[in-house]
Amino acid sequence: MVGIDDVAAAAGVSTATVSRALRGLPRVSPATRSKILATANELGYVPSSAASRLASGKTRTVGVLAPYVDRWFFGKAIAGVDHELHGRGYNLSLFNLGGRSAPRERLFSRAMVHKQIDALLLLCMYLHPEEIEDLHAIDMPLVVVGGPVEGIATVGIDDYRAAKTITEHLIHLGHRHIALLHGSDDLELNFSVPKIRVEGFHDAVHEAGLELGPDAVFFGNFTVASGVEAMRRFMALPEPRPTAMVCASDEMALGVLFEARRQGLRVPEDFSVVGIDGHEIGASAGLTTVWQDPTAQARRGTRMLLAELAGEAGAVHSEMAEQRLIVRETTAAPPAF
Amino acid sequence: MVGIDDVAAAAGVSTATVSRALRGLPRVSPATRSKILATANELGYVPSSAASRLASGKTRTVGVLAPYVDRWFFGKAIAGVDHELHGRGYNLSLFNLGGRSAPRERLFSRAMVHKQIDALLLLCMYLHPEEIEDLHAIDMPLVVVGGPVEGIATVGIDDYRAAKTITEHLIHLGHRHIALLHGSDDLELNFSVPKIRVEGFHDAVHEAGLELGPDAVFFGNFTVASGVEAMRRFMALPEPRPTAMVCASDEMALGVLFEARRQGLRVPEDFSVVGIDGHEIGASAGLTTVWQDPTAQARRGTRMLLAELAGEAGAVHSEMAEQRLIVRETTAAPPAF
DNA sequence: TTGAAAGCGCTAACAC
DNA sequence: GTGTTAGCGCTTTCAA
Repeated sequence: MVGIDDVAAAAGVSTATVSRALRGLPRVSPATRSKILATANELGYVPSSAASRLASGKTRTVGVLAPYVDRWFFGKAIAGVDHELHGRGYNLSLFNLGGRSAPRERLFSRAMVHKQIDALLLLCMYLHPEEIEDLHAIDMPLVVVGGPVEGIATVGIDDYRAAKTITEHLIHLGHRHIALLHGSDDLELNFSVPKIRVEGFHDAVHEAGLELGPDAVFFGNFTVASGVEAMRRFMALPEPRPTAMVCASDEMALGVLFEARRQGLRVPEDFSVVGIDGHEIGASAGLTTVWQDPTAQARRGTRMLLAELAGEAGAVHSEMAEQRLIVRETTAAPPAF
Repeated sequence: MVGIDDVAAAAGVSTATVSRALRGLPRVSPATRSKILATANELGYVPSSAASRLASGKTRTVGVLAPYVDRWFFGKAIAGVDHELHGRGYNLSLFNLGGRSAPRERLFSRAMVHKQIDALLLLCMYLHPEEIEDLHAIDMPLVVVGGPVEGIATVGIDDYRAAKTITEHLIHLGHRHIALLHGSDDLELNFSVPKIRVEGFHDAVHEAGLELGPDAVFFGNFTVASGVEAMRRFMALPEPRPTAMVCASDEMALGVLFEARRQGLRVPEDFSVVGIDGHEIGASAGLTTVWQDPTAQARRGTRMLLAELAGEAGAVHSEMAEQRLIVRETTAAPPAF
């Protein structure tokens, strides 16, 4: 295995010079630099990351903690992180918490995360109070993407406004009796996001002077299947039923849409459905939604982390992400309107 | 920062003994071991991975190369790798190739992959001939999940049989004029998978003594949107049109399904659609498909890698994964039947 | 069963 | 602009 001193010897310089030259540091003459580059290339030299980590104390790796990797928001976000990292020579170390909060270890203080990464990007998830404590204790740049965590810099949309916007869209269309399908609190995927979205929904309804029957609230777990399930329960309701449903995610909305049509409801003529997210499949299915871009959010968060690592103190800070109402084909005025 | 010799000093033993004790190696008396464990814990000792990597030459990290991370198959697979890795103390280093083949560097020989990982898991993707060469050159356990790569151990379904099975299902229902939507070859996502699936389709059609008009073949890029697009082109065909369509992925099939219904076709009464994959959204939409489990495939591949690293020579080998026809609600006999 | 000591292959002062 | 040198914090012979 060719090491740095092989290169040094071959180029007739010292290892220190090789190190500087290869890392693009100043204080190397152009001539020596190009010579070193050439011989390094010729010898097929690849620096040992282990050695440079040990010597420099930097890992050039950022950790990504996610509750799921095979769900829309998280997949999109991870793609964004990766995009920013690679190309700048940083590595991405992925830690999947597996969603369920109970059996997971206290990762933040464990060897896995600790000492293996220079910075940490957390994807929106439920956190135990003691985990949040651990989080505050780790001494490295840290940002969360997707939802607010107490006292930690966050990049994400305004969930309250998203829910309110989409609900108001329905109200403007003339709906007076609107159902809600939200992510259950006891499901550990999220934390405050579901709750905040529910508040936006409630406020929109109340500000319009409408009432919300307790039979109009359904629970799901953000999956399509849970949307289907919720719609089955909805159809079991005695008439007159709500004429529209607000879903806390596009995936659930899709399930609702499928099941509604399966049961013979015409959407949007008989029944309107909306989601939140901007899922591609929702787009193709014609789902009205509030769009957001998890990839862009993750890229923003990653760039903050990198800037902080580059010495730019205060680079990491909370920032609101873009969102947009997209009206498509699953919303219309209610039937009797 | 507490290091190994702090622990050694506190426990009254040598660093060598601490090292052995903490890694569970033999030749440490139970008494010393438990004492060391206790003091290490007490001191909050966390070994420096950089140092142990350098000293041992092992990174305890496996690399995952994927063309996309935000697509169904890949997200599921990455989740599977993660599941096997963490808990055994291994890390997962993710490399996203970004799908497009042209502008990507020759990663395999680059510093990123090289010397940073102990083993490599490749997710089904298109590879340039020279990349395959690089692959053969790297000296570490290697497995690909999702599709055959020349001369490399692979875990995945029999794509030929999947396509043939799903096509025969349609033929048995009475369809005589079947369209195909397959992943384009010039789209760099895949490599042989699209082609193999096409062959299975063709063979099923020909063995049934049916013909395949050239107007019956559509191209997509595995996305839902491309399914929608293909269906628009299909509807522009003069009648009589094919009575069913085989799609090379569930996502495309979903797009086809949405657009078919949008255009007023009744599915399955007027038109049948099938996919391949077992996507959850397809399940909720009632899509007939050939199911596969990317997570299980990735777990299998990861376990092989780990076994090989544990010294079990020959642990890495090609293996066929499970698949199953799932008939749901998008297939029926053709209209005039 | 345990300890001493020599690296692993770089980086970072500091001197020249 | 370049070289010398002392670590970085472990693992791993080899002795004891």
